[in-house]
Amino acid sequence: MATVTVNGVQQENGFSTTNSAGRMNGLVIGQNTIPMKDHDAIKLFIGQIPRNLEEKDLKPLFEEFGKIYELTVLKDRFTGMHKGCAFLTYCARESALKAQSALHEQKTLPGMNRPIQVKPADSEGRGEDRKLFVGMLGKQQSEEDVRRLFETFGQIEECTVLRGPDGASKGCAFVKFSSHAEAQAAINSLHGGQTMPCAYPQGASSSLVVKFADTDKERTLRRMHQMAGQLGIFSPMTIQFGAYGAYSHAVSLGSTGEETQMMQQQAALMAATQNSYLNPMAAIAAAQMQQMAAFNVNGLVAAPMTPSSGTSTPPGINSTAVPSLAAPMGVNGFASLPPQTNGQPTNEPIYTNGIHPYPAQSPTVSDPLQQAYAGVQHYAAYPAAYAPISQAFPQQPAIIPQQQREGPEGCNLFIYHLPQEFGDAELMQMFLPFGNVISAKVFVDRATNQSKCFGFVSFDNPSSAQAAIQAMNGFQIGMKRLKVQLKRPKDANRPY
DNA sequence: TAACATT
Repeated sequence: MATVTVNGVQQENGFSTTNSAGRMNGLVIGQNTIPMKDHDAIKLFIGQIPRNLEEKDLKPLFEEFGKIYELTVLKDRFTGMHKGCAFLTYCARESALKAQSALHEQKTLPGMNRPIQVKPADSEGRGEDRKLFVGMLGKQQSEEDVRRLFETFGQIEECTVLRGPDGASKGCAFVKFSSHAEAQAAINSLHGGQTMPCAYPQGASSSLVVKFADTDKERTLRRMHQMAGQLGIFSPMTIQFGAYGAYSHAVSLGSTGEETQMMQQQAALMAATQNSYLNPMAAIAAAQMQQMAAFNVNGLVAAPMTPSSGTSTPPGINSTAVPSLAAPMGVNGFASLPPQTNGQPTNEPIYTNGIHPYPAQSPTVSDPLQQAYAGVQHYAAYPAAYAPISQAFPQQPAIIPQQQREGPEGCNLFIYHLPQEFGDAELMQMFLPFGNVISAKVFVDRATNQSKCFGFVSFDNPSSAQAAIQAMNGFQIGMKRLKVQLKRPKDANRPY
């Protein structure tokens, strides 16, 4: 009697199961075969497929390697647009492995300029503790070169050199081993070592970076570090960020690589990506990384609210989990912010890229990191919840009078050099930490509907406005620095 | 580079 797993539940049953190599791949009941997959089946990510190919067109290509359990072309959640990639699960694990070795990077489908990608989806292979980030490679080192460099340490499941749109190497790669131990061995032997001599014919060389690839969580956290570091508003954090800045080159390299990979095609990470855009702090950090071209404002407002970690405070709920931040916020939105109140340097310039010039100091605060994250998410979650979707969340407290435009004198800011992608909601999110935002308005070209890259933010009190100027003027986003000034009073520049 | 509550 066969034991069959259906929906994760092991069952004894009397039905026969088809098999080719002693493996089950279908449950036969009468004339019908209910597709079954191996319990160790691998979900494959298929990339670089032409957007005109649907499931039915792709099926023949992949059926060659075995019975398909599930094949799904990824579509944009809102537009339904084909994303050029798919998930494929064979009934048999073996088929997936065969398809991967036969197809991955082996052929280029019509109309594509890169070879097809066939590899385990990122959702597979639990735990990223066997995936390595490799930095400081030579630009001309290929996947094959990297593979050769790492293959002595174990079985390589995946090896990808990160490339720009033009196909040029970014000088870094991901290498996934079949086990943590193998990955660790590679780190031990290769990290800090010299790159292959051929990479630097002139004798120049630089030491190889080999580290575990960041997990999604780490990526998100790092964005928050950068964001908060730039804001310079979480005073206990300034110290911590100094230490973090020491992470330096290897980390920023890693970040770039992962961002790139994500934007390119890692559909399995799309959910995480969209989360980061749901979270304005992460979104702004993402802007910092010059990924704003992909900013999806529709996604921001229309997607279901999904906190990027379990610690966020639900919108509109006064958090007691973060008293140090939540309590003062009721006063002017950010009591710890105003200058000259906390003994910290107040005029320090805003440093970009999360690298703070102050040396690392002993982190004496009990756990400022967690507090600040909680705080960040508190601010972050709130504004994302209303904006144009107040209809979608009718239970939201209607705090935002959309009509009310201008605050009292000294409360209105003019903001220039906004990222093109920023709308009212993002502008609001960016300034909410400094107080009660009465209105946030990005100016839009009426012909093109494009942002004019400037806007206004009004607070209900002048000190919030001053705090915002202090923190946000000069704040770098992408290649630009925000200009944040008091709006000119209406009667300014009038001769009399 | 310019740019300050619009149609």
